[in-house]
Amino acid sequence: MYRIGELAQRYEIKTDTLRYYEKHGLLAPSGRSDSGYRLYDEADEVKLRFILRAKGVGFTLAQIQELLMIDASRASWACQDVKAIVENKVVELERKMAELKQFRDSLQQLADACCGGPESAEHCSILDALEVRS
Amino acid sequence: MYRIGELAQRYEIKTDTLRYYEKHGLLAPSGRSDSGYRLYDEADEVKLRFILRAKGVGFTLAQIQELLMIDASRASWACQDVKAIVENKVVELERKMAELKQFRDSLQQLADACCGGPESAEHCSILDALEVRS
DNA sequence: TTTGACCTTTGACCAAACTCCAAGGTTTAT
DNA sequence: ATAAACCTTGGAGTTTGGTCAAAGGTCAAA
Ligand SMILES: [Zn+2]
Ligand SMILES: [Zn+2]
Ligand SMILES: [Zn+2]
Ligand SMILES: [Zn+2]
Repeated sequence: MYRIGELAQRYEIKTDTLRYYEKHGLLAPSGRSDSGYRLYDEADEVKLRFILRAKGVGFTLAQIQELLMIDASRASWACQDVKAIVENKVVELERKMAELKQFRDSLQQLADACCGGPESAEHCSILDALEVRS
Repeated sequence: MYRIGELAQRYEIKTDTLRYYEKHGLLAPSGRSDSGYRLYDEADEVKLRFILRAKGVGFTLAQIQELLMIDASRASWACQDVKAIVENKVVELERKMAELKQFRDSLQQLADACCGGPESAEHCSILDALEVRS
């Protein structure tokens, strides 16, 4: 059984982060010492790794909670359910990427049209373009 | 001279948003009525369009403020300066896009490996992958 | 026994960009 | 004259994922 500081140190996170996860229902220590210290066991550590890996691939904490619930009672879920969550997340990421690409393309066009020279910006095509009537 | 509600309605934003822009130094109405109502003129409207267009291509309000300052005193800036801001933003967007792409690829791999069938998730490769030792 | 490192709790604070609320004043139409 | 629709202000709440501080309890070593 590890105390909060040890677990935090091994995973390079803050103790506050572990308390935050507990408060928000993601990871509660399986015990407490006589004096009230949190005590985490191996299973808690596995769960923490799950959380950190899921975070690493872009899931939000809310989505991770959903995955944890499924993982905790695997037998009552189907592969379909799990795959659907992941595929929804893929779609979400692709929407976001498309949006960013559009931003980038717009800006690239603006930049391409600007001479970029050292003279006065009074004729700058970028500023002009932003002022165009909508 | 338009009152806040009219301007908001014409640009499909909330009056609160205009007050927010004012409070944060982006757009102050050029006058007030005797009773204290905000009054916006044509120049204010041009500035609002600038803000909304810049927001539309992905600038944050802080960046828009910078552009507005430059626009307000174009003569004392060079095309270089303006172009640099836009190009920095392009780089920023590309970094973000690369990050999202990595998330998506990781998730796509997970999804591809999962059978997605209607049977129990006890053997689900997605859940397994998330639990793998770090 | 007295540091020092560790732990506890509660509660405040951060970014970003709004959004909503309450309590009241103004304008316009009927 | 009065209701409806508008406006004012200040302040709080939203979302996400933490981070920090204060005031105090616990534990091991010297
Ligand atoms: Zn130029
Ligand atoms: Zn230019
Ligand atoms: Zn399966
Ligand atoms: Zn599966």
